[in-house]
Amino acid sequence: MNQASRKGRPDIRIRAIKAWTPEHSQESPHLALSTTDKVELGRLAEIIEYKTAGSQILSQGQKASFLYLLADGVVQASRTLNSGDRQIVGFYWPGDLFGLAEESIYVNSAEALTPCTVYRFATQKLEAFLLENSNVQHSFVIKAVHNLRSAQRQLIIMGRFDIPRRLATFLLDCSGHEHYFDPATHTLTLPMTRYDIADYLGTSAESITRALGQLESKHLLHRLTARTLELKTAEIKAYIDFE
Amino acid sequence: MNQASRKGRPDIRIRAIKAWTPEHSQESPHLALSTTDKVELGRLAEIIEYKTAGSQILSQGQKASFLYLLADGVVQASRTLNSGDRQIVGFYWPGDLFGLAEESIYVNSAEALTPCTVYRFATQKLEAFLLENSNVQHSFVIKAVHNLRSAQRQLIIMGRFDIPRRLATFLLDCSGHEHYFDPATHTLTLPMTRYDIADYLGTSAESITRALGQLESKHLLHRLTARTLELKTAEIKAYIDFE
DNA sequence: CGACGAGTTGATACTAATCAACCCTTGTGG
DNA sequence: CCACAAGGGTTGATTAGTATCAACTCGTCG
Repeated sequence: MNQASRKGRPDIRIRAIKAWTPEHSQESPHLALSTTDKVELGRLAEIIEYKTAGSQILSQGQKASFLYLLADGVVQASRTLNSGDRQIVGFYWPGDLFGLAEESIYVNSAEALTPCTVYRFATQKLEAFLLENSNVQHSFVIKAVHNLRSAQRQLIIMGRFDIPRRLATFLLDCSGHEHYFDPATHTLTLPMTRYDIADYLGTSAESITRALGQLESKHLLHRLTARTLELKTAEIKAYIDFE
Repeated sequence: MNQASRKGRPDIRIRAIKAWTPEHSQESPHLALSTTDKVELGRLAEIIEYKTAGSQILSQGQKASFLYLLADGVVQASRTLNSGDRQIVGFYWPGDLFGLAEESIYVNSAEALTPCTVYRFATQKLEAFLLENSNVQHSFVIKAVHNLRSAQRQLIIMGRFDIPRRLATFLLDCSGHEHYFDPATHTLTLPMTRYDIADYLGTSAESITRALGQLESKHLLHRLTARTLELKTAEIKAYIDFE
């Protein structure tokens, strides 16, 4: 299932689309880090594997001593409120950074949805390294801005879309990640539960089920099992009609 | 009204709370830039004044050649969808950066809500400068991460709060900005319309009015005029009960 | 095989969107 | 200086979408 970490160190890749530079290439959205930068970054990091789905990687309110780079697997970041409500603020895929803090305290919790491999950077050492390595720091700026754009996009979706369209958008997002979507069969394998999706889209698990039903009755997708969906991506895009 | 720009150059200040460094001071949340850094940054920038409220500063879809630092005034960033719906993704106050792009195209529009003074940076020159000035680039990382946290916080609010609580949170946020909130009289002067607030909170202007009515009937605030509110900040905080 | 969590379905209640009408303020031109 | 227009703000009536609660099924794992 996970060839990257089967043996040796997985590659250090940071997934992001640039803000201020046009990318005319069709390539995958990974930032170009030089080999030496990768090696030096790798020396700063520990590799940690979370063998089982459901592992808690970090918790909101804890002292934030590390920043995490996901090498393999899927992670969700969530915040639990006084009321007990939980809001999932994002799902992280290989090449994503997580472990956001405010004044050295984690603001969210992070949980492995699948077995995961991560690079863990001590923030102190990392900050010092970035100050000495402008081009690597530049990659981190790009990544942060990329995440900011994603969050703003999600704000639009939460503010203006009904539940079926939120779900459709979410499924398309998931279909962008190779390990979980097979373009040949158009099959998406969801690593998260209905409750997770609901807590991400600001709704309830029941509404997710019903929204799936609505999309299915419009022939935009077909439920093979609860967690595997056959998507008609082009039709879904037309249905969403973003922008 | 605007003493900073009445004469000479307004100060370059970037407003942000750090992520991985504890700030034990009680000071205002402005990043520490050295005087020489400020001077050199200032040389990169043009100062532009938008004399009238409602000025369009930039538009989504345009070529993004500049990044903006707000020196004085209030700006809103919004995205208009195919459907004609508008989502405001953020309000910017002095010390904020705006002009977010993706592959050199602005993703949002930005409009002055009051007369404004901005620093305008050519992105090419700025990027080159940041690569040569690690500590300034570091400030930009911190600012980007700060904005990311704000967006995630807004996601939680949109996902889990009903309209009155969204509004209460928004009013508290506004009260954090000195030019528009007088702590002595607890009076907030709103620079934006009900429609703007509604498009920010993912609702309608009518619902904003009704939510104001609900908060007023709970004695959390008092409407002096449509745009000036007397806030009971402590009670509002208790009402919101965030986290 | 039993148990538990995930997923689904149905009935009901409620929040907020929508549409319409109206008031109030502001600014402009006769 | 006043009249009128235009946009912002408010209120009411109706409707639509979705939250909530309850019951039940399905799938998986010990």
